[in-house]
Amino acid sequence: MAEKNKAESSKKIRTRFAPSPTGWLHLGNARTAIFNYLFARHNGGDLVLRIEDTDRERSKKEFEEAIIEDLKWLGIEWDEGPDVGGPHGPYRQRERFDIYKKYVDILLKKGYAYRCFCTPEELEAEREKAKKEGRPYRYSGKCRHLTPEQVEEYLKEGKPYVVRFRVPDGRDIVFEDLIKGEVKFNVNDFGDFVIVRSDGSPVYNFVVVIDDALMKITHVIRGEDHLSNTPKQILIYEALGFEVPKFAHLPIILGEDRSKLSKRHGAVSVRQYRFDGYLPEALLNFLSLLGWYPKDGKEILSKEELIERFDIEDIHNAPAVFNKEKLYWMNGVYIREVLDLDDLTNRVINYLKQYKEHLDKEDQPVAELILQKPYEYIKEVVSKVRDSFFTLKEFPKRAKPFFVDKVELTPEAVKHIEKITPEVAKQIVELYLQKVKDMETFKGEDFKKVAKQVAKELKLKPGMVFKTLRVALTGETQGVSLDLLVDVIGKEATEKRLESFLSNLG
RNA sequence: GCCCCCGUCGUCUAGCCCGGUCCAGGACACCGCCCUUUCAAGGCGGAGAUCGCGGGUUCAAAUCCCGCCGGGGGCGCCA
Repeated sequence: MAEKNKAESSKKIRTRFAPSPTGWLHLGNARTAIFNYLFARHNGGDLVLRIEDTDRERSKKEFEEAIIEDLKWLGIEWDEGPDVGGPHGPYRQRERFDIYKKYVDILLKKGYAYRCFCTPEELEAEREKAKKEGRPYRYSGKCRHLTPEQVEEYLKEGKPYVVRFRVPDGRDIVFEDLIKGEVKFNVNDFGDFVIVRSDGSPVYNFVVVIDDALMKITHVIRGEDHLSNTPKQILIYEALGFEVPKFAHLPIILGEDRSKLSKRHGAVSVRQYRFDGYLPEALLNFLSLLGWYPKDGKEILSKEELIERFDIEDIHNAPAVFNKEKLYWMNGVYIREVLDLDDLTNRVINYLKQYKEHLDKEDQPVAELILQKPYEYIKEVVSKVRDSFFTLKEFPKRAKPFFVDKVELTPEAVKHIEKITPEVAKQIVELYLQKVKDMETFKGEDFKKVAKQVAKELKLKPGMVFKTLRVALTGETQGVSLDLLVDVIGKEATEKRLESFLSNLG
């Protein structure tokens, strides 16, 4: 026994993430992938990526590629998979059909499975009947006891059939879930289930076992929606003499209305968050904290820190509501505190290049102008405004005055001018312009000084002067500190903007 | 309907296994004040959870036991 324990504990930990390529990577699946990754890395184990494309109808190659790209973008690395290969491949289920067939034959031969010739209509009738009688539906087992001769005959007739697993009667299946604790099912709750469809393709519940066993997966970490599949799978493991892995079922992610997070709740794909200007580090960090919490309570964690702290035992077992507000905040933390300036600048530039079409309409021309500027200039602007944007997508909005010389007034700005009257606005701006022109140099630190002088000479409130200058310089009534702005755009551009404001005033 | 899982501030959660230090701690959001040329950021402070409910056990329960209620997931020739 002691020896066995030793052997077990020294066995390399292997986890897997097995998405089906039927859509973009969903946030819930991304989190599952993250937990598999963190668990494997924390324990010095391997992560396997496997594509579950047995659903011919819905699986698409382009989704497989998109999922792989999004996983990489998030920073998840796997040791074996369809793109990198490995000793237990192939890693696409459609390429493994021969393997599955072999195991179906074994089950058939040993009597753990049998051919079922019931038609969909017959099954439908069974289902209806069960419903009417108010009992849960289970396959009747009609074809369980077909004689070999009958089977032979049906086969000869070319009658279509499925293969069903012969579920033993009345047994309790008990297993220790790493998150849920002891979970018990009785096999009577489900009937003989299908493992091969009538078109010859194997079904998920079956192939997942074959693959996990052959790929030497030691820990199956997946969504809680798979919990009730587990007993069926354990039956197959046992029938085939495979070692049963450890299971960990993650609580699902809920939308704001406390139902399973789905398209109805808005953006639910990793890709969508990329489009919206989220940083992979922030998304990874945030998703990790959905249902798991580090012992030291530190929330802003790099990938390395997550790996170091991750412990599957600490996963909270209640479902978690996806709180986009907090993700948004966290993305802001990464933008203003975590990333270094060059890194951030490059991300802004790349985002603008790659996802221009996802910007708001009015920001697109701004993005063009930004991209025309030299790197150093953009970097300087980023350093000035990084405190005020939360997603890369918002950068053009915040940085617009640094790039757009042609100032257009917003409705609020127009309102402000009307309120103080155009005459007063003209007075302020003219005097300010005059003073700037008289100066040899005009730097950010001078901005305030001059504005105060203008206020004093005109006997106006400083606030009014500042606001008016803001309107003249940016067309807006709020935004970056003006001293930072003029410092970056320089004396000449400042004068030009003031002049054009005046000429527009008429 | 049946099976399974879950239930601490609006949300994410700490604490629960090993009852007392918890009239329950942190984070987001919210409110107020400060900083300030505005917005934001930042600093400080505040409000917000009778620990789903009801019974036990105990000197003592968020923590242990039972029942109930509520929420969610699964019951396919989808994964």
